[in-house]
Amino acid sequence: MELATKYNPEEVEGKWYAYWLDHHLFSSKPDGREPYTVVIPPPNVTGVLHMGHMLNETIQDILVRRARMEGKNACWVPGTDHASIATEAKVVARLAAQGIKKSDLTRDEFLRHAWDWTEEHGGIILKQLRRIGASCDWDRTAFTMDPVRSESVTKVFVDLYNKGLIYRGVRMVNWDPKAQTALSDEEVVYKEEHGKLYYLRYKVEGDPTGAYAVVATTRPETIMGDTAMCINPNDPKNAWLRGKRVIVPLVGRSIPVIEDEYVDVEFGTGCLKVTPAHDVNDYMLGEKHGLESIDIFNDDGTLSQAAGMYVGMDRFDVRRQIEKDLDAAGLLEKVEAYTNNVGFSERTDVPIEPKLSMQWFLRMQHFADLALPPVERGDIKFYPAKYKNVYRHWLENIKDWCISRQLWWGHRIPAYYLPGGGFVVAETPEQALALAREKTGNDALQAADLRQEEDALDTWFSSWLWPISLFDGIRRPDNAEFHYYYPTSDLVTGPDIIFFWVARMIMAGYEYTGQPPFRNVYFTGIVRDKIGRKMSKSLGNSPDPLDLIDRFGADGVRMGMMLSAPAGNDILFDEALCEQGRNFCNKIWNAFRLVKGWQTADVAAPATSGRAVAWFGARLRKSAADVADLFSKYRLSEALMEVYRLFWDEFSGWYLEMVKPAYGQPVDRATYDATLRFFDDLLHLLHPFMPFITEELWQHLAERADGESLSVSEQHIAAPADGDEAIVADAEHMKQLISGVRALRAQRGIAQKEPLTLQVIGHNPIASYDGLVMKLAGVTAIETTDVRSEGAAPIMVGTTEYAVPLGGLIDVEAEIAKAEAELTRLEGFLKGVEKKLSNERFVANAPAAVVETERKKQHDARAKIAALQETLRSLRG
RNA sequence: GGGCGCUUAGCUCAGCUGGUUCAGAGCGUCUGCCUUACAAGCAGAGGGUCGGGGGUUCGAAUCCCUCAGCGCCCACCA
Repeated sequence: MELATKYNPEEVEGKWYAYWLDHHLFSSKPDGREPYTVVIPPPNVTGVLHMGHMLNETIQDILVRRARMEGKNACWVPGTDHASIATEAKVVARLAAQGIKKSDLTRDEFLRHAWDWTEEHGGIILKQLRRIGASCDWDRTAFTMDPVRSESVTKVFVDLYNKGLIYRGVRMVNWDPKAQTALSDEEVVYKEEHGKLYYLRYKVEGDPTGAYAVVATTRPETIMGDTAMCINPNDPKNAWLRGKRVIVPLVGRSIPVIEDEYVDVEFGTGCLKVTPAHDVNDYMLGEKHGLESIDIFNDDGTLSQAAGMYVGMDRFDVRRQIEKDLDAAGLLEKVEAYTNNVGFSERTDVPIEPKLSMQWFLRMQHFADLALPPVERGDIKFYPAKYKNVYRHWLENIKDWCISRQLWWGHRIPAYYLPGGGFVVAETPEQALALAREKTGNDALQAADLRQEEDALDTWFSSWLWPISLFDGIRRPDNAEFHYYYPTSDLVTGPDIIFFWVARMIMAGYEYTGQPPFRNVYFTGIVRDKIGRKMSKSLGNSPDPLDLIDRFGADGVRMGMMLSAPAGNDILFDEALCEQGRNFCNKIWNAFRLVKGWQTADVAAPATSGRAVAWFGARLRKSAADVADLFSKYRLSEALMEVYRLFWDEFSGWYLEMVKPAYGQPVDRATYDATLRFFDDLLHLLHPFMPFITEELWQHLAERADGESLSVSEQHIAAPADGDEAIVADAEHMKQLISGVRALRAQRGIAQKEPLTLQVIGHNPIASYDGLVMKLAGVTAIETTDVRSEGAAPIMVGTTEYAVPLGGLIDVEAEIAKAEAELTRLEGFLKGVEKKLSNERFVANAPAAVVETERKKQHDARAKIAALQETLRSLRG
């Protein structure tokens, strides 16, 4: 078999993904094994893969593949989200491009277009996930608006309504004038805006002197909705306005001056204009003082008839125009630059308009009470744990959730209005009719008499059921799959949706199953570019994951992502990391080429190979244990780094060089077999991170029956054994010695081929490694002597002195300088140690083990110093 | 305005409840090598008073206080 000198991902990736699918290796059925379940955070159905997905899905795949190789029944359920507002916005935009207005269509017509769009663009992202190697159980692919999920949503709505947790009412909500729907508080993002503060003159009614009050406002366009002016009763400077009425500028309407301590005396002039229909605080004031409320805006943010002026103009055009008009009328005192926070719609990025409207709400206190304790107790763990604080704070300040949206794309609210007023809530129109007849006592009532609520539900009202509804646990809570797979194991998601999704899933989990929806939550960071900027289309700093895969291979990109992704920290993505990943693939590939190129023969194993095998076995067991520990802490980057170093440095750099036969020579069978076993173990450790190349090489490693796969092959690396630590320590000593000899060669320009002799001064602590030292350091003889011979360069390893006789080559001055520098360092070190030991309080207070360590340091340092002094004496002749 | 977190080598980070010769890793840099697996490689080397200041302690990168800088979350002063 001929293998290229470089790994070619293209030839490998598609082949193995197809193989995995053909043999249904990722599909899961309940069985006697322990389940390991992950549900994908469903990407928007019409979305395309970006770097954030790449990171998130890679992490999930690593966890899932690792669990699968641990012998668990791993089940990773994929799916997509209908993304109500985002998708509807896209469909509206497409229709607009075709000259079709949403308002010209019926609900059914619009939904047909939306489904068309979903079918055209939907699921692309799921296909893309295959490119990165995601080992999802595709047979379980779900959609938040498929029949099972939709029925679950309806059932839950009805249930919560019947429990009295859902109510309908007129409230001040966040209105998105572009999407023309209400939003939840979580869908509003506040941004700092550099705007203006306008000082307007409100003339006092009936005052002959023309006295006026000045009101500072950021929104002069709302004066048409003013129904009062408010001052603080404790504000002496405005006390003269008490009980008066003032005239709204331009509008000419007379409004009362009211008093409320809510007003900040220090802000502006201490006079506040009150517009109950368009400001949350003003709304509260209005309620309290029984003020009239004038809604001056249409749903699209233009001025309504009620405004009486500027009718039909956009709110921001009005702001510019009214400034001019006020100024012209002499009613504008001044304008100042002003910076304040303005709420924007997360989806459409337009400023939110507070608006009084009839909406459906979910009472949240009940759910907060359910969802806080399990996280506080640790029944659900967050990684990193700092998000517990964020979570707690939100739950402790919970507000009711506005769940209705004035959208068509989504789950239509199952409320049915009765002809004579009132409504019923039911899972089906038939049930609604029955209920309606019961409620009204009118048996003649027909289905056509009922009018279903037009509003749809917030997307997250379906997502919050996802871990349950994926296993049909809402409709059929007793089904076997649900019992087996739920609660799920790990959730991997971004901290930006901790409230939207994570918290609400926990709420629904406890409400409907009495159990957590998952045991652990791994919060990823945000993917940024290498100088820390968020990735965005406008900056053009967001690479296309598929393009990266084309260039570096899926394994290379996965590794590049993981190398830069400590849990919870933002990740600064740099292509160079993918390059490193690609290089690592190549390293693995070439190590394999080397081993597979060896001829075997029935010869005895050299002693060096026996030592090497014993050492690497110990080293491998240690790393495997470390990796397991890191996985248990979700420190995946570090786990990967551990495996990376194990493969590159320990296995390729040291082990293979130890057992490598001389050119043209065969290798003995025992060593060869051991090496293949090691390779197999290493592929197991690597596979969760780099599934493609490892599967390819695993299949080359031995004869495999069709259907066999590394991805479902259990890892069997033993736990560290008793003598392992000593073996590893001795080998470290050996490596330092070899490096010392190599350094000597590098400094002196002595070629590797040039044979050298090595002296051990005094006792040889690692005599059994002599053969390996000779092989790897290019040493032909190792002799133990009591004194270093003249003209030999010293090498110190631990407390043992070695020397390499160099004949006339030695640079005595340089050796002396080096030895002196080391001596100075050691003497300083010893001084510090001895100072500690001579400190009675240290000896008295420090634990015995620590004191013992210090004594050992002292002893070792003295020994080294003695050896160095001896060296210096002989160097100086 | 509140809350949380961060600051360790040129870059990205690890260093857990103070003490294991503790100041580390990867990448980058420098020097030398086309050595018969791999130049996407091999060998070697340099690089930090652990953000500043103060304190607790026998002992501080690690605990406390404070200052500076950065980041995130929450918050209706118009």
